[in-house]
Amino acid sequence: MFATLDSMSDSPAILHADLDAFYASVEQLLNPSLRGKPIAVGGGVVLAASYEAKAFGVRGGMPGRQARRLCPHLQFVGGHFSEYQRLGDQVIEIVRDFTPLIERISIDEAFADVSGSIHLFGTPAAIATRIRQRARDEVGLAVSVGVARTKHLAKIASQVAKPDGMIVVDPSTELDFLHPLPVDLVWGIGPVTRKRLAEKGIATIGQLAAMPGQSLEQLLGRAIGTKLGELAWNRDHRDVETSHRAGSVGAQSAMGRQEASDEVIETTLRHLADRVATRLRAKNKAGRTITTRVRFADLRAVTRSITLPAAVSATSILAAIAGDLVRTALADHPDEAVISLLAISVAHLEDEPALQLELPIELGDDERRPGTEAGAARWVLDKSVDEVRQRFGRRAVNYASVALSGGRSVPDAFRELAEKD
DNA sequence: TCTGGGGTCCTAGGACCC
DNA sequence: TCTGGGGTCCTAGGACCC
Repeated sequence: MFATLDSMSDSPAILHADLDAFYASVEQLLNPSLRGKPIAVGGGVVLAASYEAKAFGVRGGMPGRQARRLCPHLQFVGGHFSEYQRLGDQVIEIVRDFTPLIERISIDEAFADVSGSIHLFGTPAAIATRIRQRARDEVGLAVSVGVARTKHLAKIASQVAKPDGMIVVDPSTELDFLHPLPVDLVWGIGPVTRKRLAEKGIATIGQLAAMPGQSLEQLLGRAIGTKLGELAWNRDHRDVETSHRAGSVGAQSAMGRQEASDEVIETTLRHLADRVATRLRAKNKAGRTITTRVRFADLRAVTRSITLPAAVSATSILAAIAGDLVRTALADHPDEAVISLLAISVAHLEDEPALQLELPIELGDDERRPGTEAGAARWVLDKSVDEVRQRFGRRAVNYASVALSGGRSVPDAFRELAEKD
């Protein structure tokens, strides 16, 4: 309805491709008996819901119990996680047949700049149509596509086009398209901001655009206010970025409700430090800022962080520092005896030199002092463990205390999927 | 019978340097 | 002795995205 293709030719053409209800659609693809039925991937929490389930109000991130209440016939299925990666990659490769300028933002979503592809493949609308058709024919999945002059508009268009649709926003009708839409389609407006705007009587992007920039900044802060103002006025100048370097690497573990005992903390941190440090070493990275997060029984969370003079990537050193930080956080909250989550994140990443010399820090024993022989030995041990795991699988070697006993609600396979770059 | 796991970016105060 | 301002880094918290 917004497609008048002629005026598109001189403008940049950005395409946003987004697979519909991705995990759930893959499950229905793999198992035809699930097609047309309300299903959810996950268990304790809904990772993805089919459109049939969404019709009942089931949403991603929702507790499984609530989802079942909304949709009594909801069928929970375990995830075929390696298939998600494979099929997601396959669709991206189809897009890549039309342009190398691709910015993949998640397993099931990517921007593509097709401005330079028009003389080869036809109008952006024609390209989008072929991508959708090929994804359907060759992979068996529905992908919704938005096409516009900017990333922001292309992304909004693909959301509006769902399910299994496509919208091309002609440059001459951009504001007509944008302004009647609800504010939460704007990238960066979540539940909190939506509510704050609603209290001011602002529900549509047009109303947002009509708001004086000053009061917008007053309401939401300088950067957010400015950014949202620009997006509402359709002034988005971001390019498609084909490479992204990671700014941080982290891992977390939700643990239900557990007493904050030394044993629980040490075991969990050891496990998390192992995951994070292994991934850092695989990227040949090390990081200077270590952040831990402790969530209490009532889901309030606190963080403690430290920035070191040199970057670390050895498992035992990371675990030791994280332990100190978590103990600091707990000491600051002496009334909290029960915790529900621990997390470790490493930022300020640097390329790791071939031979690692980690910093000497003020810690008790030699093993925790990376500048020492013992510290170097730990790092060498870590590297050899990495190599054995590479050859024989993740389970081949475990640090003695790493094996966690309690059942976790999300399969390890999903974690490994989330770790993929 | 309360919510998983991976991230990014922004804000604000304080320390510190020039 | 008193008075100023700018820039950068660090830490803690929070909103948001997929």
